[in-house]
This record gives sequence, C-alpha cells and structure tokens, in this order.
Amino acid sequence: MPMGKIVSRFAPSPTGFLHIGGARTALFSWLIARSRGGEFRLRIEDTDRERSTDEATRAIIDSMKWLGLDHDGEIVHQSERADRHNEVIDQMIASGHAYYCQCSKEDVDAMRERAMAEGRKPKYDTTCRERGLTSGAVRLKAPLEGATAFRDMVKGPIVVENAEMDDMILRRSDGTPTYNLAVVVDDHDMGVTTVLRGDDHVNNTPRQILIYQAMGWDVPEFGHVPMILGPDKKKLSKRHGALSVMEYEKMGYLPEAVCNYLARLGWSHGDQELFTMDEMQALFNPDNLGSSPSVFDLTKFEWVNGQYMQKADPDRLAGLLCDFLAREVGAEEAAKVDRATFAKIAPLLQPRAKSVVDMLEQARPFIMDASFLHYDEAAVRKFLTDETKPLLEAVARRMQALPEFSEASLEAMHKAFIEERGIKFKEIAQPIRVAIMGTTQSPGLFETMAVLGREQTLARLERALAL
RNA sequence: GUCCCCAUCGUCUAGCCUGGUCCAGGACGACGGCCUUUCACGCCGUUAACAGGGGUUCAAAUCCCCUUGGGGACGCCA
Repeated sequence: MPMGKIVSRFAPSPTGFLHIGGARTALFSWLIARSRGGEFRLRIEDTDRERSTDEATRAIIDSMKWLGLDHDGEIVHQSERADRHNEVIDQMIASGHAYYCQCSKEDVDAMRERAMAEGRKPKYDTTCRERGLTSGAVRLKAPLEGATAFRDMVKGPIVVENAEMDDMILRRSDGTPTYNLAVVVDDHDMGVTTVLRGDDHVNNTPRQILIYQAMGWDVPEFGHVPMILGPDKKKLSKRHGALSVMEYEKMGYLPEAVCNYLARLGWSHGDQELFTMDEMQALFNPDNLGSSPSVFDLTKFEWVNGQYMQKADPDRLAGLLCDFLAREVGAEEAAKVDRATFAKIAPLLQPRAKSVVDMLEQARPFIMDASFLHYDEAAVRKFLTDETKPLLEAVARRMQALPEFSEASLEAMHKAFIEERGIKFKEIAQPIRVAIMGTTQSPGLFETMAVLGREQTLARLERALAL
C-alpha cells in the first residue's frame, strides 16, 4: 500500500469502443483514486498501429466523459513513447538484465511444441542467453529459480514460480518495444501506484514485476477484477450486452445509473443497492471487490435506471427529451415542442419510465396535436360507447365553463359531477382517458388534463365524440 | 498438456480473513396481495442457495485437503 498520494490509471487499447466491461474497470480505477484523494490518469495503449484507430480513441474519451469519469493530467499516448521504452531496454541490456536473441519464430515454435509434448510448460529455452549477441530481438534475462509473489487487492496472495516464466521479448527484431515492457515503463514514469485492471492480466503481473525489479523500481499495488459474463455465463459478447457505453446512452440510460449498476456488479457495500456518485467515492474500498465473475443482468440494470429516472430533476429530463426527439425527427421539427412542455410532462412520467427513450415514447400522446392523436381501436370500442359518450359530452361542457383549468379545479369539478349523477368515478375515468390519450394507460387523469391544457383536452374530447 | 484464478437463492450479492449471534440476510426477477381512476410507482408477503466428498473442532457457509465444474494465461498481440 503506497504511503503517499495514490495514482491509478485506466489504460485501454483503442481497438474498439469502450464496452461495459472496460467501463467497469475504468470506474473502479477512478473510484480507488477518488476515494483516497488520489489522481486518476488515462493512457491510450495504441502501440498496435494495425488495430488502433482514432475513432476508437475518441469513442473511449467520449464515453469516459459521459460517465463522469474525469481524469487528471494529460492523456498519454503510448505510441509516442517508443524512444523512452527503448532507452529503458538499452539500460537493461547494459545492466545485464536483458540480452539479444536471434532465434527465429520457427525455432521458438519448435521449442514450444517439444515442451508441450513432454508435458512441460511451453517456453523459450534460453538458447541465446549467454551468446553475447549484439543485435536482434531483446529478451528479459528472467531469474531461473525462486518465485515472484504479490498481494492482489482482490484475489489475495499470488505466487508464481519463476521457472514458469520464460525470457519474454522486450523489443522485437523490428525495434519496437512490446506491451509488457511498455506498460511497466509508462506506469512507472506516470507515477502509477495502483493498477486495477481486468482479470486477463493476472498472468502478466509477475512478468511485469520482474521488469520493475530489474530496473530497481517500486512495484505498484495490483488488483485484478473478474470479467463480466453474459446470461449464458459465457464471456459477454455483442450478442447480449457488451455494447459500447454510448449504445446505452442512446437507449436512454442515465450515466449515474450505468455507474451505479456497474459498481454493484462485483462490488458491494453491505446491503446498499443505490449509490450517488459521491457516495460511491466515499464508500469505495477495494476490499469489497468480489473475486468471482458476474453475470450482466439487463433486468436489474433497467430497475436501477428506473430508480434514477424517478429521482432525476424534471428539467434535466426535459432537456434530454428534447435531445432525443431532435435525434429522431431532426432539430427543426423537434423545436416545435419546447423544453418547458417536457418539464411539465416529465414528473408525471418519472415513476413510469425505465429510460429516457421509454419516457419519450410515453410522452408522445402529450405532445401531439389532437388531430394527430392515435386512438387504440379496442379501447375505443370498449369505452367510447353510446352509454359513455353523453357523459363525456356533459363533462366537456363543464370543462369549458371552468374558470381555472387546473388539477385541483378539475378534480373538484369531476367530484361534483359524479355526485350529481350518482355514478362512480370509475364509470367515467377510462372513457375520459381513452378520449384524451387514445389508450387505456396514462398518468392520473387530472394531472394529465392540466398538463394538456383546456384547448387540447377539449379538442380531444370533441374528436373522440365523433369517432 | 502446464500454470493461475474462481465456486452462497435463476441473477447481483451480505456473511468467510477474526469458526458459534446463519434451520444463511438484502436486492432484481417471478408469484400472491394491498393501494388505486388505468398503467406504473409504493407497500406487504411467498419462492429460492452454502458445488460434492473427506478431514480439523464441542461447533464449519466460514479453517485444511481432494474431486468436480467454470474461466483465464501460456505470442517478436495488447
């Protein structure tokens, strides 16, 4: 455990979008820094020029920003640091911790196959170790005996026999540094004290520690979080939810909800399910990270999002509704509905909507003109009958005469009306609902009518009467 | 093949380190009910798990060993 300020990092390779698994790793790294008042750095591992794209880099940065995972300092691009990496490799050669190797790919493959056949670990057989070559690829002169141990923040103590590891390549014969070397040099140069990353790196860790030791550098603390599984318990794939973070944005999920769900997937704080970003920062502790893989459950994710939809500021939701509508029908068309209108509708829909998209869907009958309202056929047949229509007509007349068209006055008016007629509210509620909304489901009638306003309400009643 | 990791309700998990308070708690879901002007929300209840086997111990979900099952790694990819 580092004594001073902790520095954590997230270091994705820009070969694709930031998916949900990567986002969780980023979130945990961010949390561990923020919870301990440390720094959180971002490094793009773009040394694989073939597969890295600027588009992916941008997508990762956008996703992080959207999630609210702010980073400190400049973004480091690994590809720009090759000189420094080579400098370190040269130092290791000079100090005798690394050596040149001229074995061909075929030679090494043959070695591996032979070892495999004999039931041994496939590894490089150190042929070039003492040949004193002065060119070729560069390998680490790894210790042949002993063991390398570290205490993983999530998995506990891990020990690997040095005999299990081979002399890994540090610099390829084309002069480019390899991943394991670059990671160590960059983490060291960036002052990283805490490395939280995916499970698939546990095996790399002892190798990397060997490099730290060869250079005489402080070894950071490591933590490896298990991966996220799909409902079939297989590695999460595009099929079931390994979507890019921005896909969830498009589906109308709120960023805090995404963080909350992701945080609870593999981390816990007693029985608490819901955490604000501030609470997460205050309560996060790597000791509570789980060590077994977890299944991504869209149903629970939706529930979490629904909770955040309920608690969200209506005005914020209104802004989102405007944005989503604009995406759908274009800015010009969307401008016909103002934010204030959505701000009035949002509170009615908050307990009912699982997402922004869902809310926009439910807001539709509110924002369209009476003349375009869609009437559900079955609902019309059932509720707009010869018995109910006269009632609706009478109610409409009273609405017209109402001095003030508010939720309270509407309620009072309806109450008086049913008392006079000696009927139950139930008898007119659904007919009214179908008449003004076109369906049998909507928020409370009085609040709905109040939001609609007198003009729209009456226009809809009129249209319904004519059906 | 070798090495590493993992294993509590269908799912996310608490408990495990520091055995007894656990005939295992919470949450999502499912089911039933309440509320109610519909749909939601909310509330109440039901359902359902310590992978298996051996130890250690007065006592084990908790400690040890084995088995099984799952995953990962073994690249001049990252």
